Parts: sequence; structure tokens; C-alpha cells
Amino acid sequence: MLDIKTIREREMDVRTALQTRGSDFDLDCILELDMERRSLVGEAEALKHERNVVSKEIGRLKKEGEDAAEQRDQMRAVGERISKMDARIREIDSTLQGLLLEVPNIPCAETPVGSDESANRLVKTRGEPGSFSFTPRSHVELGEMLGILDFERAARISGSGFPLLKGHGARLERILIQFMLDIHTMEHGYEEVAPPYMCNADAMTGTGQLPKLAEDMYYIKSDDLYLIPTAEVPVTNMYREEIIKGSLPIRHVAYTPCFRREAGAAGRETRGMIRVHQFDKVELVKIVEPDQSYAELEKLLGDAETVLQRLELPYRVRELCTGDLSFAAARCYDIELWAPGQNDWLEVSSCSNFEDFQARRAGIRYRNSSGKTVFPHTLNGSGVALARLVVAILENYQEADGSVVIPEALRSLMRMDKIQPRS
RNA sequence: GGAGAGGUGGCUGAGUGGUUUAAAGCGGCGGAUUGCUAAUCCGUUGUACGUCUUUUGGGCGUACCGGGGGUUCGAAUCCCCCCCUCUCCGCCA
Repeated sequence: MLDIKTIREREMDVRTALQTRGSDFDLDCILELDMERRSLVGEAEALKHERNVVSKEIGRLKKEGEDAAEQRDQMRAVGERISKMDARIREIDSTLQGLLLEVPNIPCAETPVGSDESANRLVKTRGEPGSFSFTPRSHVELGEMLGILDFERAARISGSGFPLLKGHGARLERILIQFMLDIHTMEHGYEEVAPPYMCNADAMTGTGQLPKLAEDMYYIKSDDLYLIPTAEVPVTNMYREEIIKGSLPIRHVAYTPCFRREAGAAGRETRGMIRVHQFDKVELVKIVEPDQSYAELEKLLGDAETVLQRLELPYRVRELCTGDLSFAAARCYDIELWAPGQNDWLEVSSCSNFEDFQARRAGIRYRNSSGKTVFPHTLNGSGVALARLVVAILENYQEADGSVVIPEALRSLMRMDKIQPRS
């Protein structure tokens, strides 16, 4: 959420930001309501002041046994005016709040300007896509040959778009979770968190999933809870409506399943594990001092990259342009793994700096060195998403007979070197 | 799910309609005293919005005692709804 003062005082900057994002949001409505609100608030508060003074006077008169009927009648009239004005102010507040929650964040100055994906900036490419003496298979085919993926049975249980891993596939997924958690906790200084997988509407609003993305989430009506689309939601909201004690930065890593309805995605990448309604993810979340946030974003990106380097997987990093940036982000890097079976790059991480956008929505504050309570900056990024990581491992490490070599870094944890096709 | 007890500032904890502008204590910060520490004494203390003055900043006002409504000239206090915590019972991996 943007500060109403920012919108008021830097109107042109905000308008430009909305334009580069391709948003047609109408700021005029907000500005007009804000002006009406401030004038009403001033008027109502003057009346309240009068009422407070006279009420005290009434108390004094009654104590001295004098008559205060006249003052009381006057204040009754004043009270009626006040409650009418307060009702209008409440109405404006609620409309204004609703509108403010729909204004996207302002991209940072370095974010490349562009209307869509084609304007994203290639930051780096690491690792060599392997060359194959055979036509590389898709993970769907490999999964079947190895007996580790079973989409047919998953559909029987839950419908299309759900993963079912078996045997060495299930084991690989579990080992990867541990592998990544260990790197981030023991080498990168993150504290591990195991959060709830369901969140209330306030939490979803705090990080920016609500109100815009309601249709993308699973909602449990009987309990008014949402299944989390990412651990970002519960972990960031640990500090909602709180003035954080102790020093920043806070760094958390959390493994959770993620649930996404992927509404409107039917027909796209429906086969396999690339776009599913449920996937596992190891997520990194940081809460930092504002002047550190961009340095912390680079470190966050590096922390996620470490995982892919250890696994010796080819990847690239792209910086999203203004038009491709997610609602709450000011700057964002996507990490994409090469998947030879798809002949395409797969997004496995988005590392974003939200500046104070989420902190303001969620009411997360801290005391800076001069003792003032201010909004910290929040960041997060996957470190990394599992379903697609498994896809990339299977497809990059496959051999001609359909067997898959276990990446060196995982062999001791997996207690095997290679997954063999079922005979 | 049932019954009961609670929710007041950073913390403990008073306060059942107007001397409360939320007592007191602890903690924090600043100062005094002091070989050092401790103790003692004095001062100070939160958040948001509005407004004025804008030199850091400050002045004035309003609201905030779990959240939201209501009664009243006036609500931490009375009424209604909701949320959360604790204890006991039930159920349960």
C-alpha cells in the first residue's frame, strides 16, 4: 500500500509509475476523497473539542448544584452533527482504504521500463545447457519410466493438476527440502520457520494477495481461511501489527506446500509438474532497514542461486520490467532453470524487494537507531520452488536409457547415485 | 464442542459515569550525586490522524484501555455483537 501522503504530494510520480506498469487505476477518485475527508475531519474535531470542553463544564455545574440544561441541549445538537459527520468520514475511510489497497507499488528507479515480458532484462546466464546424443525426454515420460511420478492416480484422487510422487521421486523431493533448508540455515544465516498453511484474510491482505488475487486462492468457507499460495504470507505476517523489538535484519526460511488455483490457466502446461495446484517450496523472507534493502535483495538472489550452483544446473536470471512486475514488488529478479525436455526455461524463484509496501499494509514497524517507529522493507524469494526443480533435475541429468543420475551434492543424502528405470 | 475466568501503556497492576489529562510500581531515556559499581534523588516516557509553525524540531487539536456498534451533555467504566488467551471437561493424531 502506498502512503496517502505520497499520493497527495508526489502525484505525478505515482501517475507515471501506474502508467509504466500498464495500470489504468484512477487516482482522481482517491485524491478527491482524501480532500473531502481532511476537511470533514478538521470540522468534526473542532466540534469534538467544543463538546469535551462544555461536557466538563456540565460536570462542574452539576457538582455545584447549578442548572446545566441549556448546555446539555446545545451539546446534544452538537453530538448529532458530530455523529453525522463521523458516519460520512467512516464511509469515506472505508472506500478510500479499499481503493488504496488496489494501487500497485511504485517500481524502483532501476527497474527497466516496458509493457511485457519481452522488455525483461537478462542479468546473467550460469552453467552450460548439456548436449545430448539423444532426444531428451520430458519429465513426464521419465517419471513414468522410473516409476516415480503418477499423474493418473493423482487425478483419480484430486483431479487434474496435482502431483503424486512415489519411491525415489518422493525421496528426492524430501531430500531436496532438507538440502536447501540446511544451506540457508547453516550457511546463509536464516532462521527456520514452520508456519501455518492456512491464513486469514488480514494476513492475505497484508502481503498483497487480497483483494486482487482472491480468485487464485483456495478458500475454506466454513472457517474463513485461505490455503497459502506461498510461505511469504504466513512468514511475513508473523510480524503484522507489531513494532518489532530487537535488531534488523530478520531472515527466515520456511518450507511449506503452496496451493494455487491457477484460475484461467487451463490448457497451459497442463501436463506434468510445471504448473500444478499444489507444490512444495522453500521460501526466504527478510525484514530489513530501508537503506539496506537493495543490498539485501542482491544477497537474497545469491542465496537462491547457491542452491542451483550446488546442484550444477544451468540457469539464468532476468530482471522483470515495470509491466511484468507483480503487484506488490518494487524490483524483482526471476531465476529460471533450463529444462531440456521442455526446451524452455522454468521459473523457480522470484526474488523481490517490496520496500515498505507490505510493511505499511501489514502494520509491521520497528524502531530505528534514533528511536523513531518506521516501516521496514520486506523482501522474499524462493530458495527454490520444488516441483520445477525436480523437473529440471530429471531432465538435465537423464541418460539415453531413461535413468537419471543424482546430482553429486545430493548423493550422500539420497544414499544413491542414480535412479534406474523399472524393468 | 461444553463450562468458567480473563484481555488496561514496553511490563506488572489500580480504576464500576465527570478532580483520570489512565494512579502506582518496574523498565527505558536524560540529568544530579558519586574513586568504580550499586544505591539514592530529580525530570521524562506510546501510536495514528488533522492542523499550524517549519532549522533539528516543536505547538495545538482529535482519537486510541482486545475489535466493532450503541446509550449519554460526557464511557476504560453501562448495553449488544465478535475475536483472542487461560483453566477444567469432552473428542482426538
